[in-house]
Amino acid sequence: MSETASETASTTPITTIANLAQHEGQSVTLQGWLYNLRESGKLLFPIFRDGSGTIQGIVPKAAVSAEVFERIKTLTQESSVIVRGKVRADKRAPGGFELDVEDLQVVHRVPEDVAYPISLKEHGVDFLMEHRHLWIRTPRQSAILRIRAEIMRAAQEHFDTHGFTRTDPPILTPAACEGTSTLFPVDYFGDEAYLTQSGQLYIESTAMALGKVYSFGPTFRAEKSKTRRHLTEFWMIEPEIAFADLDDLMTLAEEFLSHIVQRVLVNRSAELKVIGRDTAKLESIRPPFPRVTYDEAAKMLEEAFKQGKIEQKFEYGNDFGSPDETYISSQFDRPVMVHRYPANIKAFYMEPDPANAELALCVDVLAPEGYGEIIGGSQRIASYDLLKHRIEEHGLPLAPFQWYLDLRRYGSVPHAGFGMGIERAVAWICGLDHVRETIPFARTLNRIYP
RNA sequence: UCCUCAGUAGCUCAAUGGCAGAGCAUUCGGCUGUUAACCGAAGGGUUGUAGGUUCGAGUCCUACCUGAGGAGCCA
Repeated sequence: MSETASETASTTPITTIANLAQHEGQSVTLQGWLYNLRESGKLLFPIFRDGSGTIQGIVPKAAVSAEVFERIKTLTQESSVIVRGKVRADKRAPGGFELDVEDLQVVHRVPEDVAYPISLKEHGVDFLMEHRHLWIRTPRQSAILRIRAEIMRAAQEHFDTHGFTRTDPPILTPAACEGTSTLFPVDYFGDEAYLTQSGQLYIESTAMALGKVYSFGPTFRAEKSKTRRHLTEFWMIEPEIAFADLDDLMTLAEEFLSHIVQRVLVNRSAELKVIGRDTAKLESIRPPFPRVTYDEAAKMLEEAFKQGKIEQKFEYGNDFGSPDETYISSQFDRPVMVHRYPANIKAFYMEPDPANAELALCVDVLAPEGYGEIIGGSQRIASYDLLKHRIEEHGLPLAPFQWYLDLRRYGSVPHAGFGMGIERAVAWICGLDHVRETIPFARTLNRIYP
């Protein structure tokens, strides 16, 4: 390379908007898109985004060639560009820096007749979901997706550093895991198969092989739920531990959730700021979490109803409804662990409480601020005879569960595990009012496009 | 499955049963510090669909379609 050519290259390193602070006073090259363009006479203010952030450029007419000025002046929203400019600290800039534009190449110019549909003004939910593939370009949606990634990373990190081995169960399964949820059927070479609704039964077997395991992947529920808390396809992370009881599980859950929240606070503070999250409410998420029994929670609800704080009377023995969960969680500043529900409203595989066989050794973790259940878990039945009895009691066929029963036939041990729905955790940590914004492409009852 | 609400310009929304409008977006013009910039102008409509009531329906009635969020169920 000749000296003059290399000089140009070395003085304009390609960098990202997030790293501009390291290049103050320097000319740099950015690769990105035009987020917005304002102009004031012979001054242009193009705002660029590159996935790492946004920065406002400034282009006085006298500073660049007439050709470049015209090129920028006629730029359209979301056109892709390569821009060279000098980084300058400026108190007026939201990010602290501005870019004195020196040159700009258009990679692809969005034509006027197909103008970018998502303007910077307000839009409705339906329109935005119809354009989800473009909506994710906005600062707010990008920030949420980065926090989601951090939550997933921190969740795996917690298990990886505590002796767990990731073992992912199959997504195609021959039969219902729990016999409760509605499953998506799939044609499996002429046989009927289903998309998994939980990998739990499978990781109980990998836990018997590897001791402490977790799975992390998508799960599917064909229920016709139309609420802000439901997706038909969602991601779940599930630990399962051999030689563990319900107390071990609750300790794991509070340490796990606290680790995730603290990681997000440290590593994604900029994104939390972008979405306007009140971080004070996250700072307090540290062990120990309050633990209340189902009975205690039921008494809280009874009292709340008497005082007119909830509309619906709670019937002892039923599962908590959404308003009940909201009320219970509103009484605490961190997630609350409700344990020992009546066995007959819970899944067939849950171990009965030795102190009261009517109760199951299970726990639901209810997130604060009305976000409801984000974790559900239990100690699993260790006895072969009891498990077989429960399968029959629930009217389930024995044949598909032979392998599951084998785990109690060959060296059965007390074991426990839980599942956390990633999207609900993201919605809570981000303070969102709907889970559809927590995943790149939400699958809901009425939407499978884009 | 049930309950409630909504559907008018590309988008967000107005319009007492009486001429279908505004802001944004797009195009054109103006402005040297704008922060969803601002100012001026232009183009842009089978008011979700099908019926009905009425002199007259975006508006009232019936059915349907689509979407939303709540119940149930769940993470």
